[in-house]
Amino acid sequence: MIAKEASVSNGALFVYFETKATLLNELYVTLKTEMGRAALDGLPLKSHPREQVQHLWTQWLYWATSFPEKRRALAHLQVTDDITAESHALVGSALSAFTDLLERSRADGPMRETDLGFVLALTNSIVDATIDAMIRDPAEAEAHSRVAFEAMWRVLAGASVPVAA
Amino acid sequence: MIAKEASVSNGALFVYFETKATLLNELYVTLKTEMGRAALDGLPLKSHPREQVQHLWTQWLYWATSFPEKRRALAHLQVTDDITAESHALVGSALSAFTDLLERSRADGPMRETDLGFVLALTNSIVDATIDAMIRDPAEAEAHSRVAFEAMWRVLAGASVPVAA
Amino acid sequence: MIAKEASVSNGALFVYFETKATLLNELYVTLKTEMGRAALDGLPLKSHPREQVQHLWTQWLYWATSFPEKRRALAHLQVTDDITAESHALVGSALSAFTDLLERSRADGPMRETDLGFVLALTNSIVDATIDAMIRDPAEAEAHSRVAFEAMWRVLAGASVPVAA
Amino acid sequence: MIAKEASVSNGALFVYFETKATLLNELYVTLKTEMGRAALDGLPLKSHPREQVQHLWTQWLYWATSFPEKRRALAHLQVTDDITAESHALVGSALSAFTDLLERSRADGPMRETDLGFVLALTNSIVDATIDAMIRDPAEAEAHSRVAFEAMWRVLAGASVPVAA
DNA sequence: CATGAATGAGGCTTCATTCAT
DNA sequence: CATGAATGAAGCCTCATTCAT
Repeated sequence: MIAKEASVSNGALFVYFETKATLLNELYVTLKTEMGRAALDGLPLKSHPREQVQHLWTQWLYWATSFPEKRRALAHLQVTDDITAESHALVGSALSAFTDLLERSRADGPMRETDLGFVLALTNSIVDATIDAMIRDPAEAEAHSRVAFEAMWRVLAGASVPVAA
Repeated sequence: MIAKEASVSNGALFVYFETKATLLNELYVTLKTEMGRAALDGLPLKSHPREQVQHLWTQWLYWATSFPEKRRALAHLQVTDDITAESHALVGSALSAFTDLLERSRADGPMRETDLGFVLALTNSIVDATIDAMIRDPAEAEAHSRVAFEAMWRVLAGASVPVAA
Repeated sequence: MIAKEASVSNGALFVYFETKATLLNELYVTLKTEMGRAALDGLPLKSHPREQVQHLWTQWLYWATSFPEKRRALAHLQVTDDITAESHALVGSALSAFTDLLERSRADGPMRETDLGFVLALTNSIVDATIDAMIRDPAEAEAHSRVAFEAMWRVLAGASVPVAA
Repeated sequence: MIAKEASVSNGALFVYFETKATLLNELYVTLKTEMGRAALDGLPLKSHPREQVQHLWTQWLYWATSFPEKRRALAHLQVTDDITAESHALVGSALSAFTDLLERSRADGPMRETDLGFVLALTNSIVDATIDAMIRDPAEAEAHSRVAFEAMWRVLAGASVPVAA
């Protein structure tokens, strides 16, 4: 099916990918990296972390709603056993700018001592859930996005709105 | 494969389930319901919402770590196209105690106006991410669970620890 | 499929028919007999053979176009290996009035010495072909029927229109 | 079963035929065309139509009795729903010499105004019935063939033997 | 490199038949 | 008698992989 969709011979697939699992892994890394690059594009490095995360959030969601099949593919790949630890590591290193920002965002908050990988996983899951909801109910997309961003920020940094002195 | 695992003839499968999709849907509903019941079991109805959610959280995680294959099955089923809207509705109605509690918990918080289904989706995703992390790194399970509960509570109800005057 | 269509349990089928082949044979005999009875109904025994055959022809075609699924069933059963010689014999004896008329019709014609079974097969095949054509092209049904009857009569009895002295 | 009979892997079947129905259709066209070619082989184009049809008749019957399984296959295929209109059309165009001869044969007879497709269907059905009879009762094959040819000719062209003045 | 024929295991499903109730 | 659960063979088809060209 993949070969046909790509308009190449079935044999050609195995010239470039030793195995179906290889293909899947490369696809996973490619997609994740593309998603990360899209999210990080034009990041306002001088701004406050919250604004940077806000930027990231918006771009990320934009990418996901723009390429729903890519999102669906990622959703399937993520639950698969075929994706190796190496692939996950590769993705991680490609997204270091990502984790750096996360690090700075949670620095003074309640998650300051937590394993960063876990913090990433949590925020990631919130993003995914938000995207799902936005796709399922486009009319509420805007509202969901706003509410969920605040929720995520509370996860990362504690109280969402700094209390005035 | 399913038939063999269950030690029945392949034909028997189709006596009980008209279709593979039927089987998958019934499995999904069963598993979700079982999970919900396990989480709700012994809920301290007289206590504060936060304590009830705490209880729920603990039982939920316990169930998930006790039956990792069931968890894995659910993870796969959730991304599938085979699960129908009816199945989702069935699960929803079976878990009304669940949503009731959610309703009370978010009543005075930042999510008080948000679609309850979306709130459920968000908390659900946090639980799932937590469980994944706990399974992946059992040594940190306890710590992850505690941190993630506070995070989830912040999502639901705002600042987790009221700041003293 | 048969059990469901008949709204009985699958088991019930095997109470009445030892085997699928048994059922098929009984169906064949029933259908053929019904068809024969329909064709013979109201036969004008006092008339000329040609008029009797004409009558037969009309009723036969009427039955076939009235019950197209029965016709289709018969068409399939006829090419099957499942129908036994006994079933064929049963049908033959049930349709003796049929063969009697055939006998009288071909008595003075070019087929007077031919095996009657073969004559029956030939006329039968012409009827079948006619019915097929009528079903395929209902607009021409009438015309086809008339032309084909004359053709069949030529097969049986020679020149269709007696030459004047 | 087909794969085994052909001594190829089951998978190979689907390299050459997208579907069982495709295979069946190609088989039908092939068989019908082969049968037609066999019947038309060596047709004495200069002779009287009747002699040409006689030739055709003989060759046709010869082919059918020589390859009884092919005949049986065709008999089954003809009652199937799997054979598409395209396949029928393909066969028709491959057998144009056939219909041409038919056209000339019926030109002055009682069927001169009838739809040629129907004339073909009628003659075809007579041939089929004859072949069946010949196979069922080889001892009478010769006699049946002779008698049936005259019958078919009467269908096509009217009185079989011109009556002397 | 690219192609596509070939393979066989496996997947989903149907169905004829048996048998305990 | 009637039911329907149970069985396993068989049918149609897909797909990952290999390999000769």
